[in-house]
Amino acid sequence: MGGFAWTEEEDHLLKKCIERYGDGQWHRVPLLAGLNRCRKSCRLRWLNYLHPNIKRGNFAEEEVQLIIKLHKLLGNRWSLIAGRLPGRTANDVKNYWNCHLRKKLNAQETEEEDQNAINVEIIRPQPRSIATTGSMKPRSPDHIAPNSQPTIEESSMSTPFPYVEVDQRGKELVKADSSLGVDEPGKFVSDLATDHFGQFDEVNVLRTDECCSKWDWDDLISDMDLWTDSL
DNA sequence: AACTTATCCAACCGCCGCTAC
DNA sequence: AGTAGCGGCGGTTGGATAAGT
Repeated sequence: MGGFAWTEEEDHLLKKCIERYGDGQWHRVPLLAGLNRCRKSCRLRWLNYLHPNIKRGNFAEEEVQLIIKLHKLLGNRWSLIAGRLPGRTANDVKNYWNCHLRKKLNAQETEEEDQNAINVEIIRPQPRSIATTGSMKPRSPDHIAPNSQPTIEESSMSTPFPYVEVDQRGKELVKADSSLGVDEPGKFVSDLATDHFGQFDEVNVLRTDECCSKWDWDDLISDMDLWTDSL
């Protein structure tokens, strides 16, 4: 660690300060609490450690599955992912991903790549036929290498997230892709987390950006809207 | 028991977007 | 329009601890 660990007394001072003044004005917290810490340290300590709604302990299987799915949808947007996991912080999710899931998934991908390499070998076209036909047909999904660049057709998808597309009514759908592990391709993105946790009780929900506001898929949807509007 | 290596996770850093002036 | 201040985010670091030799 670059700095120094928080003492019990510092935690107590910070807690008292937040309880008294709220957590809105982090630039004032060090002064109000009498702490020799910067605003960012205070905020982080509160959000990641002292907040009463923080859930401790191991991640449940359904939480892990949801993290994997959301990471495929959103990438490294930990705060968004954590916002969908009640009681978990962005730091928790990020650490869990880096320690547990990245290696696991990398191993899986390597295995799949090896398998794909074998498949590519089997279906590799004869050079002579390519030279003579010259026609460019859309690639079959089965034949796309994992890290290949998308064709123009593929790259014109309507969202920044490779596994999300938008239907005619503007609703976000999970694309048909077995690697995502979604049972029902075409399912609305907003239904994904509900499958795991149902509707949350507001009291038990922690969002990392506001700490205690309600769990809400609208944030995710509006993020996607912003992206689609910009096209 | 002593040492080395791997893993976990709290904390920091730098950057970005937003807002007020 | 430019800029300073702030909150927030993701990437990274490094100390503590567990596991292995």
